Amino acid sequence: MSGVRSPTELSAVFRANGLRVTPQRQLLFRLLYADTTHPTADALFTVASEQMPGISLRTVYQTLTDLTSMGELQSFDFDGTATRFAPNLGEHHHVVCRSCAKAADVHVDGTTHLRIDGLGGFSVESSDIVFRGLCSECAASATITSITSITSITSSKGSRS
Amino acid sequence: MSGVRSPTELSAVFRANGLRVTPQRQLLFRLLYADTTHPTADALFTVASEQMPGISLRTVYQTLTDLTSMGELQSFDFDGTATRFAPNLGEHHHVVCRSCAKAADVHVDGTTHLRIDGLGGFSVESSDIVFRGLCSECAASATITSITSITSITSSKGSRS
DNA sequence: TTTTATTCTGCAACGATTGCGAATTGCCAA
DNA sequence: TTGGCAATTCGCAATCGTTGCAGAATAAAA
Repeated sequence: MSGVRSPTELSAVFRANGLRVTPQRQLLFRLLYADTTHPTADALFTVASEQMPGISLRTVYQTLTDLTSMGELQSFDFDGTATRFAPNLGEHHHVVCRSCAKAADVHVDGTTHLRIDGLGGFSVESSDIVFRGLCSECAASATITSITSITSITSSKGSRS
Repeated sequence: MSGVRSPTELSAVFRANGLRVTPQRQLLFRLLYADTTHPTADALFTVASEQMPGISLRTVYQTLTDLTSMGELQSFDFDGTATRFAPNLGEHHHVVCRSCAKAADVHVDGTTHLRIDGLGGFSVESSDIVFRGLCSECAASATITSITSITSITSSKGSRS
């Protein structure tokens, strides 16, 4: 279940970088430690606001940026809307649901055997793979959605005229 | 060299969909036909403005959106800045330069042999692979950049004191 | 405790994109 | 060829995610 480092470790990292450990940052450390959802800054801000009303969205952005530049988080942009933040695990890739936009980590084997055609002197340093499709929850509710297009259902118990 | 369909073909597609063929659209059809750079709406707008001063950025967006929803173009979001548009070729992937942000198409073999670990009931419908690195031009100028960190160069011809 | 550099916050500004309304115009029919 | 009308263009305002800035608040060293 390796995610982001523990709040204590992150505090140490911040101090080691000459940054201060504030209540706002500690809260975010805790929230990130418990999070596996690749949250946006705003999603994190919403949760943080419940435990610390008045915390600024600006501070959330700032802290996420700091963590990212220290290598503790990675930022992703799956769909051109909001940036997602997640623990900086090693080589891994993502699945993103086209319905609910939730993301999850996946491990992919075989990337080293990919044959890339058409690089003209381009030197590849890294690769990001995003698999798109439907998560199991959305696949389930998709069925329900199609059922809602039925306009009327006659009960087997009702009298039929 | 298969790119987007020819201006004539695109005009036919538009009419077939009940859309009109305007001078603005014809211009964009021509520009896209000659383009291999995965341009942004704004980049296309700049070029279009040279040939048709007064064309609106709004119209460029509109036409790109139309072409995309008709399946003639695909839109990509590599870096969270501006959306890129390119001919809707089949299964292909991209290389993106981390220095100049230019993108190019690549063909990748072996994707069907990828082993994906950690899908919990997620059904994969498609995959996008983005290879990041340095294009050959930027790799070349990167060398020059490091040379500029030299503070002074003494000419072999100059007198030394 | 005092001090001070860092951080927080709120707000304004930014770039990309879209909604909208008024003026313009492609295109079909007569 | 000429209306006539729906589609299109244009410009502007508004939106969203994100960042710059400045003044108030504060962590932490002395």
